[in-house]
Amino acid sequence: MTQPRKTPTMADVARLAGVSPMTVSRAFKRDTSVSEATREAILKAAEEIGYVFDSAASSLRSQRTDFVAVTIPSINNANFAETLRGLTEGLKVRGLQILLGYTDYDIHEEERLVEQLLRRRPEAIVVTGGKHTPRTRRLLENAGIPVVETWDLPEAPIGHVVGFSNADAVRGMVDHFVARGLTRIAFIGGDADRDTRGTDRREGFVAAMQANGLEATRLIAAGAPPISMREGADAMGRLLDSLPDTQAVICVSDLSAFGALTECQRRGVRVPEDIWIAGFGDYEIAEVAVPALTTINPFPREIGAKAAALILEVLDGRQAGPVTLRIAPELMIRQSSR
Amino acid sequence: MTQPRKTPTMADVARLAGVSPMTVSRAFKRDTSVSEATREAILKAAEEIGYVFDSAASSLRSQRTDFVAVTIPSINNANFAETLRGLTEGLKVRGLQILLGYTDYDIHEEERLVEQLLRRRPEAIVVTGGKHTPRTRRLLENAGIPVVETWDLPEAPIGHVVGFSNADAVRGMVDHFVARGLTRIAFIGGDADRDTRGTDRREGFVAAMQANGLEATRLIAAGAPPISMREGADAMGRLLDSLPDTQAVICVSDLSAFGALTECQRRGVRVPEDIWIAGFGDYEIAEVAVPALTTINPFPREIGAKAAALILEVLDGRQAGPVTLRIAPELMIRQSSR
DNA sequence: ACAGGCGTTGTTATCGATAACATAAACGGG
DNA sequence: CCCGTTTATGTTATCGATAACAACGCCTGT
Repeated sequence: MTQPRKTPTMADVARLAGVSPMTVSRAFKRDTSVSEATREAILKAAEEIGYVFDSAASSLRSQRTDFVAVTIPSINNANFAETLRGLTEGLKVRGLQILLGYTDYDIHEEERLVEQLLRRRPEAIVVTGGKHTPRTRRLLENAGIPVVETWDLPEAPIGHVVGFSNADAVRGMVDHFVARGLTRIAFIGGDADRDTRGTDRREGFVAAMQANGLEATRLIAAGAPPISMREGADAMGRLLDSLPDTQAVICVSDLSAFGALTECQRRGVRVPEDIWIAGFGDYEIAEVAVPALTTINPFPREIGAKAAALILEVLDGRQAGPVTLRIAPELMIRQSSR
Repeated sequence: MTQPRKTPTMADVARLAGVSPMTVSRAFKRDTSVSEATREAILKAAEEIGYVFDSAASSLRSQRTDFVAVTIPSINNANFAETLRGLTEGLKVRGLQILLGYTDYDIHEEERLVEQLLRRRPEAIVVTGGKHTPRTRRLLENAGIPVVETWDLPEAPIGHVVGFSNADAVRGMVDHFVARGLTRIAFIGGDADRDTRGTDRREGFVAAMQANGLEATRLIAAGAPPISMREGADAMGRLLDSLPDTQAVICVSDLSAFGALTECQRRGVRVPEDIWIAGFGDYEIAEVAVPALTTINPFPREIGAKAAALILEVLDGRQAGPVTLRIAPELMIRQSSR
């Protein structure tokens, strides 16, 4: 009845089951040759003494950690959460576990994080975005594992890419608005370049406006990225105060777009009769809001699923060279812009 | 210029820096006696050959992984994300990294997850909720590490607790509504007992209604937990169709409450003039929505921060017995209920 | 009856960092 | 100037699982 002081090891299980430690090791793996009877006896013995497999030892010897490292800007974001879900689902069929870290939209934090994560010797690493510090880039290049950049189309990819052009996606939105006859279009985004996808979207907006021969001067900055609903509402307030003749506003995300919508509701400004509003991300709120928000669906789940599938192909040697998978974001026209 | 085939180890760094591997090991730790000159030389050598510390080997020998395991029901949830942030911030000062898993609100998935996580030999484990399978309970009890249950007040805690009573919190809301003279109050929640916190809230609602001598019959079930904005809207539609004299509705979360609000907007039902709506969680949307939603703030960030602080105390031996820290959720009365 | 093959189990050495112990060098106080 | 103390570094053995290799028994086909 005396509980052994130390955590039991495979050797303890082996002794109880009357086999060698190696056989115990095999019993804990799939696709190994252990007779069904032995395996059951071993698992029963393990359960009895409360043995829990030690991955640290296993990893050291086998040089396999079954980790895939993932960095995302923020956990509290439905889009990245979906990407993560796609990754998790895709990787768990192979027993690969996700080692997650978040960067708070800061590439220097990303550098620290990537180094931390690489110490755990992941089998592959997925990063969000295509802009990194030089050192991050070097670390990733020398890691000797598959690297996947997502949510962007970097000019000089480190390895694989599953993403889309944020600038082009917003361009599509602007073109659509212009085709419907609008000219005085504004953009609400963050006030810094921390969120590189947000910056790309703003630049896409400016480029698209100029390409259409329109002024891209209605740019409202609304706090540190990622901007919140509240900040979207504040920005909308300032826009309505300073440029009341604005016909449409494109927001860097659905959250700020919803905030902007609520500000209109508080002021009695009618959407879409008085002003159109569009967001980015196709969050649930865009569909449910009254009026429903026009937005862009970047298929976040698919990004994760494709990244996972790609990683498995590369690890299996079924894919040699670096791959770039393009996602085609979809324009979702809803009541807030018609 | 020939890149060595294999990943460099401390021995390689040691050779280049002209010291023993042990000294390299010390140079990578804090609070160890290595002269500043040697440390710099070692770090320089490490950088030069692209050495990356191998935590698997370190963990095996030192029996310290610097992991804290955390299970949450879903990543795509602002409340749990806040708890996670509190944990991360609190733990990273000690170099503890979070090993995250999500259960999808399923205690059997939680069992698999807990076993997976324990294999990585975390220094402590934080689980969401106080209801587990017997095996999960046994695994946690025998893990030999600090266990913290959160977001609940279990009757028989496994170890430490940082949480609150979901039932009591909703009771406070019901009492408030009754004190304002309402009697026909409904509850919108999920249609299964998967989300145990949701179930506790519904039971708290029923108990509070009965304690006030009122019928607790207006219970609308709206899909598998966690219920979405869309499902909240559907549920509200059914409530308005079947029980149009309902005076107030309490929703299991702010997301479903917001969905319910939008359904009212679509139907021209005025909030709060025709019906009151309340949610749970104090998500950002509750404050920004028009009208702003009455809700309950469970201080999710604080839950994480306190759990982190508690873990550090226990690991440092500054706290011996099991501790239960109660959080007092705050009723936030807003425009949707007055 | 026997060679060859397959499935099952055992033996030995090893993955890479570091705890524990040992030692050499620097320091400091009387 | 000497000895006790601190600081900096080296040596050896080890954490626990498993890769690589070996061996044993059983089956099958000729």
